[in-house]
Amino acid sequence: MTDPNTPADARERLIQAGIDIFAEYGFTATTTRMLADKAQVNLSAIPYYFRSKEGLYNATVGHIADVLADHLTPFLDRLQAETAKGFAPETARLLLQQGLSTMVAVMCGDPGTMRFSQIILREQMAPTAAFDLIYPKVMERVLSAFSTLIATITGETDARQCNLQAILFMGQVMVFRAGKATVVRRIGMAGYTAGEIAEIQELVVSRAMAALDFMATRQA
Amino acid sequence: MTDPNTPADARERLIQAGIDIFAEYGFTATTTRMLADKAQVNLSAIPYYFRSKEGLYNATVGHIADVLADHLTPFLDRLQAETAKGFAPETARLLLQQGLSTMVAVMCGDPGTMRFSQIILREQMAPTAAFDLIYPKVMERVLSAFSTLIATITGETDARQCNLQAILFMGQVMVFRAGKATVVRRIGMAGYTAGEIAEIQELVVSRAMAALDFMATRQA
DNA sequence: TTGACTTATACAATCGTATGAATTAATTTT
DNA sequence: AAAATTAATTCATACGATTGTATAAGTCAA
Repeated sequence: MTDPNTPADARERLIQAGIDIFAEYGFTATTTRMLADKAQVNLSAIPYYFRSKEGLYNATVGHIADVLADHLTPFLDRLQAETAKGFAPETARLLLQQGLSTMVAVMCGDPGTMRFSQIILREQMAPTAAFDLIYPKVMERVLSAFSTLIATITGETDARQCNLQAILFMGQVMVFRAGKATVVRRIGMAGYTAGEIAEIQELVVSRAMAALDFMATRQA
Repeated sequence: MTDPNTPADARERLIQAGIDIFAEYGFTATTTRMLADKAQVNLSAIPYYFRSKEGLYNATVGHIADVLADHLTPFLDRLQAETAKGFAPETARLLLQQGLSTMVAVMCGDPGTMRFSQIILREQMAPTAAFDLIYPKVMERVLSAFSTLIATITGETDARQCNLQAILFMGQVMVFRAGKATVVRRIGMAGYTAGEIAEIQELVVSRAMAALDFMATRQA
């Protein structure tokens, strides 16, 4: 253990390696030897701790789900507290803006959490058994929160419409992660510096507000 | 050749198989034996016609780029014709609506072209050498066209802003392809029936118009 | 009979995982 | 507290299966 950043025991180190390697190469292209090398752990530690490569993958996705769920909790708690006392549309607007900005930062800004979203995106496109680990803990709760906020802000009573709008919001953020290669090439970005992230956040939030205004006027 | 739909010679059949198999499993998880079986072709036809598995993959992506570029041509020609005679914002609006609807149909509606977008999405997330085959022929031209339309409609003079909005449009469409698993589960869709596609098209177009109005008023 | 193509077979490399010995840590017994 | 014993973990090695691709014989039309 020359690197003090790596956790102490083999099990944790393998999951950390899983986050890095699975994110970069995907499940199939990742070999058990890559994982063992990255974790500085013997090859047999994988079947020993996780039964199989697939077991390690599921543990990795499960870990990501837990970490993201923890990050989500303060936001969801605040939302629930505001909901309890019947909150004003203005408060909901601020919460939604904060939520979208955080999502941009998590998916595109922070190098650590960017690996998370890479793995989640792969699961979205081609779901495996691990999809069920991430969906209820993360996707469902995020979309549900956004949907609630959208309903409060716009007065839209049709839940389907609110859920669809929440998905559109996700798409506007996601495109900057999944389509990074195109974005960087097309816009001429350096590769998501702090300034570029701020620009994306402002863009996403402003268009979200425009969409909400549209929904509100259509509702009225 | 029991199936009359499959093309005559081995080369074409392998590319058709490549579209199906690479889309479903990705490059690494696809084996040469899967491809040969699907194409009903001997295994050695792959190195014979394409030098290697990677050669077949590149030929497959190249083929997709060509087909999509052909589909794109009428739209782009019409756009160029309108641009030449200095077209009205109203015309631009209609063209953009048509473009977005087509994109939804191509990416989510038609089972044939859905494979295309699956492969393109994988290239977006983890670009290989084949990315350069699809970017200039498809991505660049679509985004450029959208950007031009956005500028015409809103009066926005900053090209960067127009390009960013074009990317947001792509994201709103893309989320229904990449996030299909979540969408179906969350909204309770059957899996993109004709009616559901129409609903998505209406949704995407309406929000796009709202975003354009926002840009226009901010410009004024 | 030539050239284009197809076929069956084989090969080295790499894959995930099993095996059992070596080592370390923990627990119990003296 | 020291020694003995058990359990937990690490390690090197190996195995069968699968991978992409090479090879050379075979087939067919021109």
